[in-house]
Amino acid sequence: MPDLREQVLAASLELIEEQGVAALSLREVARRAGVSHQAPYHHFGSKDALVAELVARGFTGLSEMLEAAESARGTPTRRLRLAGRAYVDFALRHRAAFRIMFRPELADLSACPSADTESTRAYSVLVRLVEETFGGPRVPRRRLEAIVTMHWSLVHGLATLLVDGSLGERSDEAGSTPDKSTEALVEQTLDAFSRAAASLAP
Amino acid sequence: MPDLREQVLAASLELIEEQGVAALSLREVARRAGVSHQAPYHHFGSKDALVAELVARGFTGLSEMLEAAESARGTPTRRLRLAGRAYVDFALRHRAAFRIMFRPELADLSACPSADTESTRAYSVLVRLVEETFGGPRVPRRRLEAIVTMHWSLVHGLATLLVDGSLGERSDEAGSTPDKSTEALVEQTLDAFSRAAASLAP
DNA sequence: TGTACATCAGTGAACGCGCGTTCACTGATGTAC
DNA sequence: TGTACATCAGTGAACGCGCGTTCACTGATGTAC
Repeated sequence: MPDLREQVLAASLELIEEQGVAALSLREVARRAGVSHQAPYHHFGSKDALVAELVARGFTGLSEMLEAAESARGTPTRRLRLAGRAYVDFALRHRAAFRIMFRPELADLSACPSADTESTRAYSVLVRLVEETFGGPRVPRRRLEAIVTMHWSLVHGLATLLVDGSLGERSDEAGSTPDKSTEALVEQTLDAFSRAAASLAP
Repeated sequence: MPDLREQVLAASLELIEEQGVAALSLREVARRAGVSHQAPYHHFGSKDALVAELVARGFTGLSEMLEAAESARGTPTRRLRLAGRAYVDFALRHRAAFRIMFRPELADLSACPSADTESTRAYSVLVRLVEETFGGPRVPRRRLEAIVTMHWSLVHGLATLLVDGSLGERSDEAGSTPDKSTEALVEQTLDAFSRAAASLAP
């Protein structure tokens, strides 16, 4: 049984995807990995430690997608738009991770410093892109903060509503590509927002 | 013990607020109401039925706040802005309800039709306000849909990030008023968004 | 006004279940000499 | 090359716990006659 650690992590995400966060249990995860229920303890000291690792890895993945958008070619406006799209895509492609990443009450993350640093890393991309797009010598810090929060709220809300199935159809297949109509709604919503936000440029 | 039904509902919200959705249990709720753990079953057939009632009441409360904003004085733009503020206020003042309202995997709501009708009622307010503000003879339906989704995503994202403690400080007191800096951040973010969205008017 | 009866809202015991975690053990693998 | 030993990653049994739900019962309240 090589790589039981990875198998346990993968099985955890599958389980969350299929049955929700509440259904995540070390015993079920061990069962899915075909291993005794004690075996995962050789890789994770506790259930909290497992969740913390999933959260940290989630933020690493999100950061990477955002940084890829940041370093794409094009104007700051275009790259900010790409980053927004990346945020929503991350949520749709990694539903399970997204579901646990913003739920501090779910597990004690204090033993996992990388969860903190990786979420800061993701947030920093957004801050840099907003500063690049909307910043300037006469733009007060408070205004930039509001614009950052506006962008984060928009993509986070869109992602959350999609993942929770409140908007459009819910795609239950793990890792599946969003369907055509979801795709179109996301694209049109980000279009409208991108055009609207452009009016705030200095 | 008059009104045990109401006491059980109130205790459920308190419990969710203090310890999160996962901690909600009929037994603990009965304990808090000072009653045997079987007593709640005379008012709710199952745990799912209790959650469904909380969700339905939550959407009723949200609908009322949104309708109040809709029928306020002022331009459509102003009333849409008030409705957005009402959405975020609802989430901050009724954190527990907000936490369970958009989680279909949490309980089977199919036995509670009012959960459905009340959430549609809330959504309809948003649709009407967006049509009033951004609609027109030459505005295609798809564009309006995107603008509706944009507004919903913005306020839902802002509310979610605040309630989950990702933005600013988390206020743990049940039903407490948001603190000053949260208040300011919300106001400035909605300002920026409202101004940005205005550029989409026909 | 009295009586028989149904209903309602509670109590307390009991059920079976899955969970996180601990413990003692095992066999394979690596390493010091 | 062989041997003794430590470490690692598993197994399987067991613990105590809180949970949702069911059952049999109880006493108060309302109601038909």
